[in-house]
Amino acid sequence: MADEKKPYHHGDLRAALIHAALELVQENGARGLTLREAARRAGVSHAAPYRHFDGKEALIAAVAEEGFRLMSRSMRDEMSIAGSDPAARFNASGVGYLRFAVEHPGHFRLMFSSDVPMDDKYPSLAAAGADSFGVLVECIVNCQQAGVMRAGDVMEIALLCWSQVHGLATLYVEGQLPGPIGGVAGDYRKAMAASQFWMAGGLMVPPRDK
Amino acid sequence: MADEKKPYHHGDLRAALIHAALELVQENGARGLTLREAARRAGVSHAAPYRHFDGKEALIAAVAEEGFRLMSRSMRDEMSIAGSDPAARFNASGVGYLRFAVEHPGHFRLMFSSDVPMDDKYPSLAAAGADSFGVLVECIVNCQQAGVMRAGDVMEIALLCWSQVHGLATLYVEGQLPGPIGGVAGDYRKAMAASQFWMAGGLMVPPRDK
DNA sequence: TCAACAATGTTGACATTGGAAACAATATGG
DNA sequence: CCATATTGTTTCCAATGTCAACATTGTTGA
Repeated sequence: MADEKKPYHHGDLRAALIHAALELVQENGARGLTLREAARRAGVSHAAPYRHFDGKEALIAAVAEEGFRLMSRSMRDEMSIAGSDPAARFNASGVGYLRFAVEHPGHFRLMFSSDVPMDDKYPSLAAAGADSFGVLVECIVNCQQAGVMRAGDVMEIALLCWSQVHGLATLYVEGQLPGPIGGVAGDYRKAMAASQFWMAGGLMVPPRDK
Repeated sequence: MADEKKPYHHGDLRAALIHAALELVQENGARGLTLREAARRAGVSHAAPYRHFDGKEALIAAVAEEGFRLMSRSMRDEMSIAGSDPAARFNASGVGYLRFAVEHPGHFRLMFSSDVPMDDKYPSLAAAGADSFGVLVECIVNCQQAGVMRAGDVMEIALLCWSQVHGLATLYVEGQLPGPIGGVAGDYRKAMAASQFWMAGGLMVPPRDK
């Protein structure tokens, strides 16, 4: 029963549009995101968004950028909790990634939905993405310097780790946890631990030294 | 200088539409795929596609399904070349995955663009996807039975391997080979070898037994 | 053979969308 | 208190997905 008046000016339309965009993505996937529907939900006319975003692409870019910032924060938060041990922090960055995906599925789905423009047209988006990737790189470098991770090209290792965790996160968000995975994946911390255990130990059985 | 007549019936419009769809995806990404433009390129009117597909979603599903079949074939081809050694075949499946991505970037991009409907509405698409995944699962089971891969939940291992290779493949297709990765990634067989080496050996340095 | 009939294409319409232009209401600073 | 920039609104347009009605062609059985 608050004010039912509609002031001509919205107040914070930009944030409202991002919020609406996220709702739409969660409801109907990336395809469900529509400028006009977002405007409708924000209670403004269909052309109002153009005062805050250059177009649909720009709105998507803004949402994705916010997503990357949240993700970086989530990763760093878990790392803080983990303390100062490099290996523990490395693991925690993965946990943060998964936690972000679970807690912000709308962001996550949009961020990696081929609609997000990774042009040079959105440098702040690119920067936010690079920062997220940088958190992982930082963890890896620290592990290598501490001697707990084998040497090797940092970018290559980072890519493989990212893929690893991203695969898990996608499973969570899409909710397709096939059979046996569902069990361990019920708790993403456990899943991350299993994944890390696997990464740590290696997949193949070492050839038996005669 | 062949026949320039336009027979009322196209001959194989279905295939022509899929071909056009792939062109559009390669040119302008998944967003560039338009039913009307595909029809235009196939030389038919804008509503003709509806005689072969229930709608845009169905066309996308058909392209994706074809993609999964090609991917499965590519994986199995490499496995055949690799011979009968389980570990070699496991590695070859990854090479086949990468080769498919490199040789069919349009298919690859569409297959994993959030536009492909993974509903129950397209059972043959789901089956094709499951078959691709099954090739990997088969490789893993064989490795485990041969004792060259550690025991563990097959689906979980398969997911992690898939993520691994998929991350590499995405890099190839998107062409964003950042810095040092570009070197090794120029040849996807080498990249795959590096990845497998990493998977085999494990990432972390084992704790030194005092 | 040839007249139904099924397959395949075409035309024309409609609602929705992204976008641009012109106009209206509000805030804000001199 | 008024000039001006912000922010929204209305109105328009082209492109798209989709549907219904109609046209053309291939096929098939009496």
